[in-house]
Amino acid sequence: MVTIADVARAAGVSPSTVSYVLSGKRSISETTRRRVHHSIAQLGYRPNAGARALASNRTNVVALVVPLRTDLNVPVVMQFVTATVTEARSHDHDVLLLTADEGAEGLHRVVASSLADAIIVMDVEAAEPRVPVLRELARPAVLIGVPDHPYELTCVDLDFTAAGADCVHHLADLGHRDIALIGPSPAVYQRGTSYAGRFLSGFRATAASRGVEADALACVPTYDGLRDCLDGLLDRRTPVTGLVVHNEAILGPLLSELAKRDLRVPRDISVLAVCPADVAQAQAVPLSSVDLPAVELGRLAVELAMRQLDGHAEPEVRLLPPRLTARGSTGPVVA
Amino acid sequence: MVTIADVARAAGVSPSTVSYVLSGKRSISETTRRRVHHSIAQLGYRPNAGARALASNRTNVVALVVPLRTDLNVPVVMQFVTATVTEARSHDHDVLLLTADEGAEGLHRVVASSLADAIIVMDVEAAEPRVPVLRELARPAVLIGVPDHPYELTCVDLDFTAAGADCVHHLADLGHRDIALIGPSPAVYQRGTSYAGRFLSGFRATAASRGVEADALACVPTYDGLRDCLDGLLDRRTPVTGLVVHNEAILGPLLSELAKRDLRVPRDISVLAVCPADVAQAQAVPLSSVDLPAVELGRLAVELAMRQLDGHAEPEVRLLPPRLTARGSTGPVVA
DNA sequence: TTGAAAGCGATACCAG
DNA sequence: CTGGTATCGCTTTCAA
Repeated sequence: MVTIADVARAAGVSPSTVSYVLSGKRSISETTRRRVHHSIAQLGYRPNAGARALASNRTNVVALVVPLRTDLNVPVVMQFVTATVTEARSHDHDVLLLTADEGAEGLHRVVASSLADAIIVMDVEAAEPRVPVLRELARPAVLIGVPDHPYELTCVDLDFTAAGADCVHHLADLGHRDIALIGPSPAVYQRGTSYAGRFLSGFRATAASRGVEADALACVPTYDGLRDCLDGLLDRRTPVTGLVVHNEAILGPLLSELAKRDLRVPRDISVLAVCPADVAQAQAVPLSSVDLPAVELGRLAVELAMRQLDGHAEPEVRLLPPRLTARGSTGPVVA
Repeated sequence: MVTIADVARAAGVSPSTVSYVLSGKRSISETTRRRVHHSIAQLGYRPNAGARALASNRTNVVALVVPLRTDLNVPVVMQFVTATVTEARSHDHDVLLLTADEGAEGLHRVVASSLADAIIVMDVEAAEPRVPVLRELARPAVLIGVPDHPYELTCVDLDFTAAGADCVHHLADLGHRDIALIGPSPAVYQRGTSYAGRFLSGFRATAASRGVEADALACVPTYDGLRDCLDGLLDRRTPVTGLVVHNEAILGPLLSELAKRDLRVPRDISVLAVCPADVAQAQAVPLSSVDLPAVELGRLAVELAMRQLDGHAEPEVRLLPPRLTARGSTGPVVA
């Protein structure tokens, strides 16, 4: 193994000089800098991460806590994860992956054993039990999602309340007076998942203010669950004319089922999804949608964590404004 | 921060004794062991990972390299990742996540800077460029997938050749003489992804030996791509009576499309999938399938890596035997 | 069965 | 602008 001493010897300087060349924490003459870099390249030197962490109290690692749940949208989670890794690497950091089943204990472990400098937590609940723990730990932390009481923690998320509102406005503007939200699985609501509740409240409030009749259903992501939802919404005196779907897993089944019932989109019924743009694009009927910016959220989470590591960053709740793109699955009500 | 010295002082022993209590590398009297454990609990001591790594040359971290590709099946990747983390934790290890875009350089980096003790690589290609690098690195490594030349590296995967064979046998046994494989995206074949080619060859060889007419198509995972495939397979003098689908993303669309063409499954056409059991189960028609044991593979990959770390484990290529479960989407040919 | 102390390979302070 | 060196917290030999 090549050590900093080897490099120093080869370059004819002291180890500390090599260290400073690498860290840039003090000025180095151009000539020595060159010599040092040359020796580093020559020898293929890489600083030992453990030694560096021990001496500097910095691991250059961020911990990322991912949910294990299968009722979440997996591709979205994966997009988020890869975006996080990519962004972390661009800040010269690595990512340590934790699963949520380790709970608060896992957070303790990572911090107490100095495995990571900062923590990013996905799948935040409204009454998030990890919030107090994260506060105690006093490490840079970023939550994806907004708990009811974020205290001094930094959070990033899509502005789901605004997204819910935008969806209603979009349909109301097209003349719809009877719409419905097909939301995530009941389990998601039951555990108080942050985004689900916020979307719902934006949806409800705006429906009220626009005078639109709006139903809201949780939908088990299976064919049977979907059929139950649709039965309730369509087999009645005034069937809904617009659907807002906040449940990625059933977009495909929904479109088949509508086709099976001879309902044309958007002529007979409008469909507006909340999902990543590429998913909306790839459906049998390209769907109008509010984009779920998983990649941008991952990027931003890391960036905010880095800012905290670089010193003074005020805790903040950063909500990305929703972007609604019409792709032809939503249209005016046909009388 | 609580250090080993603090614990030693509290327990009235030397630091080395604490270390040995923790590692179990020499015998300790029951009384001191108890005292030490008590102090550890009392003080909430956690060994510093960096210091430990520096002193022991062991990080207790395994690196996991995941693909960034979107043409792969994302839920399967995610299942694999979480299984890996879970199993690693049960061996007292953590997981450092790398993306494949760092390439061979990323592997070098992780090893040279002592960030991980072992490496697990997903999405292996037939002519895997990382194989020579992994050999040079001389660290425990496990490939998920089998390259053409694994040399001395350990590999785990489903036995896709056998899986391809089993699929043909299953349909042939039911009397099908005209079948087709709807495979992954052309891009997957083009880059020589290990599993795709192996499945195909098992499929072809068995079709030949059973005297079954067998087409094989790569399918772009979109509605248009799927329609193209189906057009070719169904609009001909002898339409296929059985489909083997090795492309998870189009299972849903396929079933809708068949319904649209008034083909009943399995009466008019049999459908046999290669995908995780839960995915097969969740389709509009529960699908007969060969299970893709992502969780078991993740678990096994870690186990084999740990074995290598524990000393002498011969390199091996471990192929899990396929398990075909009939769920009613495959049936006898109706004359 | 236990202790003392020499490293492990960096960083960063104190000097010059 | 550069060097010397104490230090980080733990493991592991060497000794008892």
